[in-house]
Amino acid sequence: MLMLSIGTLAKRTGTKVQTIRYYEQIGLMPEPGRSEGGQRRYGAPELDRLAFIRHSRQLGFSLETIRELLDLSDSPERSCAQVDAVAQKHLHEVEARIARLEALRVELQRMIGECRADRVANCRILEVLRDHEECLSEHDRPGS
Amino acid sequence: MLMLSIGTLAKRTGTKVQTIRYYEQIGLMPEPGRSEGGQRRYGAPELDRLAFIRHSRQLGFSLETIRELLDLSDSPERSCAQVDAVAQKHLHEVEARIARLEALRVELQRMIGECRADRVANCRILEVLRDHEECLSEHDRPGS
DNA sequence: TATACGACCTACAGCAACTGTAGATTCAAG
DNA sequence: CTTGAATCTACAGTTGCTGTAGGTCGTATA
Repeated sequence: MLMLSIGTLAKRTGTKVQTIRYYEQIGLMPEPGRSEGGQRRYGAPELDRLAFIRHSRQLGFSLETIRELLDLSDSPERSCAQVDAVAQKHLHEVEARIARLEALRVELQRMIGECRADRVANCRILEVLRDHEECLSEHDRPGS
Repeated sequence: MLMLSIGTLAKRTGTKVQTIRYYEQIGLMPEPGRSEGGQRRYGAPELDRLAFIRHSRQLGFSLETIRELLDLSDSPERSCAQVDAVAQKHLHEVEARIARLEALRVELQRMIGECRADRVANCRILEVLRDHEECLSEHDRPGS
């Protein structure tokens, strides 16, 4: 049966070694078996689990949400409505983030487009930044 | 002349009190004068500076970038090309973020749209998360 | 078989940009 | 003068890692 060192597991999943240890520390990955000398040794289930985690991260799910998803996938008899709800919620968050960033983009473009000055003293960009009233839209924090 | 307590300044700028102290700690806001009893007292220049900072934050600039911008705005004779470049760079970053999130949104929608199962055991969403090959697009980390 | 060197180990600090807490002091209104 | 809200300092916690220091292990080669 296959037994991987942490470095090999890292390479296979595109993860950093420290990140794997971090996932173990927060209980997202199980404590693996060890070699004689005390080094971590992983099998296929751990490989799958880590792949799941990494892929979910790439899709923007938080570690907490991934924990939920992993729990859900451990009870195959359950309705998948909950999984659906989690994914839907995340989609809505992504859409909200896009909307905020779009508003931001528009504001930045306007600000930049207006500046025809050459000296800092007359720079429209700095004026806009100084004075919120110059903004057409109310923007809240981008929140990433 | 106007003299504001930290709480009043906070209210005027939509900032939390602790955030103002934090900005002082990292040198983004100057050390203000103090009352007899040692409480911070702010005048108009500090109000302006904080408003600039907050507004820039709302537009998504990092504190480091805001520091730059504040330095630039202190030398009014200088060319505003640098200010322009900073803003342009930020705009490009925002655009890149939007693009990444858009790709994410598409992938999430596809994943959700495909799931017609009722049991977790057959849930397409979980299958997609398990297997990267199911993804149409290569996505890198959303990076917010 | 000895040894070198990369991979691994633990433990902890640091990043961004705040936010929250505890316990003590000060300010302002009544 | 009292009371209660606001302020003070100092520090811990958030998210999701990443990097470092100082030591140990594993294995390929001579």
